[in-house]
Amino acid sequence: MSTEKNPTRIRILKAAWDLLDSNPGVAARMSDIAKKAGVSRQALYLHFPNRTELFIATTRYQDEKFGVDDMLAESRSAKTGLDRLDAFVRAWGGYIPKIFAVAKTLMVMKETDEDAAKAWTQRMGDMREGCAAAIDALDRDGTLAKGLTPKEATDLLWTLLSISTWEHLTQECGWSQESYARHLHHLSKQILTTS
Amino acid sequence: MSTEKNPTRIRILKAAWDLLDSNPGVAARMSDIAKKAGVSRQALYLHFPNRTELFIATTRYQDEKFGVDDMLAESRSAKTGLDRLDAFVRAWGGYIPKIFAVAKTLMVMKETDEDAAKAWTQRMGDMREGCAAAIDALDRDGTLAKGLTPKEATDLLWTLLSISTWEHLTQECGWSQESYARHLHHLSKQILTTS
DNA sequence: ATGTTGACTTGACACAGTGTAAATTTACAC
DNA sequence: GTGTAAATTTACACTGTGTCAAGTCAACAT
Repeated sequence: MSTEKNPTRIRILKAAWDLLDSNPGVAARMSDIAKKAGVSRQALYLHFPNRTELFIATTRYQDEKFGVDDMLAESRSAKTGLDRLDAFVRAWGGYIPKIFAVAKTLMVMKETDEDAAKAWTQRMGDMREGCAAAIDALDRDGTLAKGLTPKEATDLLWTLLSISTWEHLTQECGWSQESYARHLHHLSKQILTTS
Repeated sequence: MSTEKNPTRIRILKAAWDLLDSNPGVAARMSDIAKKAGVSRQALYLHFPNRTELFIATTRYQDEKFGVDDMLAESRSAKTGLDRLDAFVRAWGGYIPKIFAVAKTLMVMKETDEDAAKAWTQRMGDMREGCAAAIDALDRDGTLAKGLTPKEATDLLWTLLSISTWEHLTQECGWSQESYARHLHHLSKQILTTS
């Protein structure tokens, strides 16, 4: 599960991470990454089969470094559906800015690359499970908004918490992360719960 | 303003439109478009300076064919803020599916292409004005939701009506257009108005 | 000391796809 | 017929990915 301690491989991953972070969405070239990692371009192909897989590995490396699993585990421990929704929105909403640049790269690549699409779909599928679990908890408590089926509510939450939505609000509209978090907290309650 | 009646140019635009529609987001190659238009690849460069400009011209061609302006004019004639919001949400929400494939192409290209980014920003800026106008009308009526400044409300409406949101709900979640329209109508009222 | 192994480098090349350029053809107007 | 505009053909430069073969170099075992 955890990344082996292969120093060169990790230098490459860090270089990719850095480059993507400094220029979100504009997929860096293999030669750029190689230069940044202080290694020949060809060395990249000793560690990763191709460019796409390198970027996919970079997202996995991030998840590992940041400890997504632990982060999301917290929201699972919440008692009531309402608490669980709050915790999940806070956790995921706070995670997006950390991974945005690299995730965005994959998001753009998925349109033209089969493997990138698969990795992306899987990643978003995982996130969706968190949404579904929160909605189920609300449903069990009887605090799910009246006009919505659980599936619809999950879809709405999933959309609300999508990386695109975060990007739109913070990058296009200029909202601060704090402002984004506050509004999403309020919106998710308003839209998805009865209270 | 209107496209000159240059038959070859129009054949090319139609070919691009067709190809993009049949494979959204995956930008067709110049040679594909040329073949579809029944013209040599080089002929494309007689009519458009480059690939990006060809796609930009295609979106303009669509707007012209569909008559966006007329469509949006309708929502401007609404009396109350509430009517105006409804009309705008219905009009734009119904327009997205028509232009989705081509718009998506530009949306993907904007990440790596300066000109595409400019065209996209302008297009979204126009749409934002419609949002702002509806919110202003609500504000004047005193029916704007209490916790929101007009700027925040405009940002939220803009995000709610974004092409990404439409894509997420209809393409990823599998919602029908009708379902999308119904929910967005409801959501926009719930989030942005007092009633 | 010698040989082996693994990781990395160097340099070359095939392949796609965009964009440019020049020479040539086609068709139509007068 | 001549001129002109639009399109074609052919060729090429350029960028970036991915492959390949040969060579270097250090660590390590014997």
